Amino acid sequence: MSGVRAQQKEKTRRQLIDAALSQLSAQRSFSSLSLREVAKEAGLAPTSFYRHFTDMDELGLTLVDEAGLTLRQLMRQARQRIAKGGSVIQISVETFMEFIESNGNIFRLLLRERSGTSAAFRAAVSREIRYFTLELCDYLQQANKLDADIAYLQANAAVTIVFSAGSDALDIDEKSELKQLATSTIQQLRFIARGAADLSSRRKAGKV
Amino acid sequence: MSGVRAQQKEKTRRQLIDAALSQLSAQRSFSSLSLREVAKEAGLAPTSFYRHFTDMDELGLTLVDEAGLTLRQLMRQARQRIAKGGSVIQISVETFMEFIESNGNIFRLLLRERSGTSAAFRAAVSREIRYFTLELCDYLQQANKLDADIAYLQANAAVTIVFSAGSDALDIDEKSELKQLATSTIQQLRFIARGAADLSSRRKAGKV
DNA sequence: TAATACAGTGTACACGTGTACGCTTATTTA
DNA sequence: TAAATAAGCGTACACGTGTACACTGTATTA
Repeated sequence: MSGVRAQQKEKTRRQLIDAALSQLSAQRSFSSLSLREVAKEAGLAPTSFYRHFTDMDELGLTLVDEAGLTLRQLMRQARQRIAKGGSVIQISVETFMEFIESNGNIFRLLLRERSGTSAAFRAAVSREIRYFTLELCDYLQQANKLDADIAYLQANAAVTIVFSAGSDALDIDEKSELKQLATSTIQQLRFIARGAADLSSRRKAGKV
Repeated sequence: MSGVRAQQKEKTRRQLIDAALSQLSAQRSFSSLSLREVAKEAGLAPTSFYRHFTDMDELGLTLVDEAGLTLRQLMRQARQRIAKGGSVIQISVETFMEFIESNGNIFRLLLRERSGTSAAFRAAVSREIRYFTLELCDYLQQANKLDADIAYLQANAAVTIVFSAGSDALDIDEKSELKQLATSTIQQLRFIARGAADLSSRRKAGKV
């Protein structure tokens, strides 16, 4: 019952996943990857692929799950930093930018499949982003004492802005430009925060 | 010099462009289109394609240009409506949503190629979006008397939010959900506008 | 009118694709 | 220990791809 076999199987499954991830790049999208290429990179015969996934799509959805996991790690990391003090918005953006820098291909995967041709992929990505947004929403709600609906609008807008900035960051290598992008993003997030706080206070004053 | 020949050539060129556009859908991205498919749809032999474009990429870039044109038409349409009075933000969002409804595939093209694998495509799309943003920036600057930098931040954030909403709209058919999406988007744009106006007034009061 | 340019055709090729099928080999089960 | 199970392999096939090449027929030019 030790499961030498199951263990080996899990290992080659990982090899397939890693092979796929390693082939992703600015020039290579998941949908352009072929089953044969991935199998080859993993050191497997093409037909062995089927022992682990029925489809490239199934592999792809697994990758999206991985990406969601990484995204949640990011959240945790940001929260740790925030707990140590400092501007919430600034630290969040900095953390996100670092994430992009070291996980560019995973982030690209999310960006691309979000508007891709597979409904299943789109749903999976939007689910991951929704989790991400909801966590932020919770945070805003209790940290800033906002109503649920306002907090959600702010969280949703903030995530949109940050993801868009991340997307732009992928096409920049100049350090100073990245710095500039971060600064602009921070300012935009402040706009949103201000607007949300403003609506909240007007609502509490009974004007809305 | 009438150019019967040149005229005919232009016509089949258009047929190729239209053929490509007509094959785009939620399930079909430009990059998944083959030269042969497009030629066939246009009623041409595969090899005749080369008389008009060196590449599928060249066709694709032409499509992006078309999309940019459509986008600018949208702008003009929105401005006309705004001139007739009403909430600027609301009218803009409504106009944009109508655009999505009748130009879904063109909008999808922009969304997809923005994060696609071709640097040329990404550059072309980001150029079109930049034009769009700059027009809005000009408008905000003179309508709201904002400084150039603040106006640009607002325009950029607004375009990001609206495009993201458009992307979400593509996966919704329920009428009431679309309405809800539009309402949320409008509120988010108001957040941004408020934040920008706020920074502007604080700056003018000499506090920043 | 004769020569030229050129849009469009059809054939042909090499290549990469997904996957069906039967086999081997080592672990697991009985 | 014998039988069953299952991961991984190799072969083979049909299919769609981009594009090279030689061609035809007609508008344009000289």
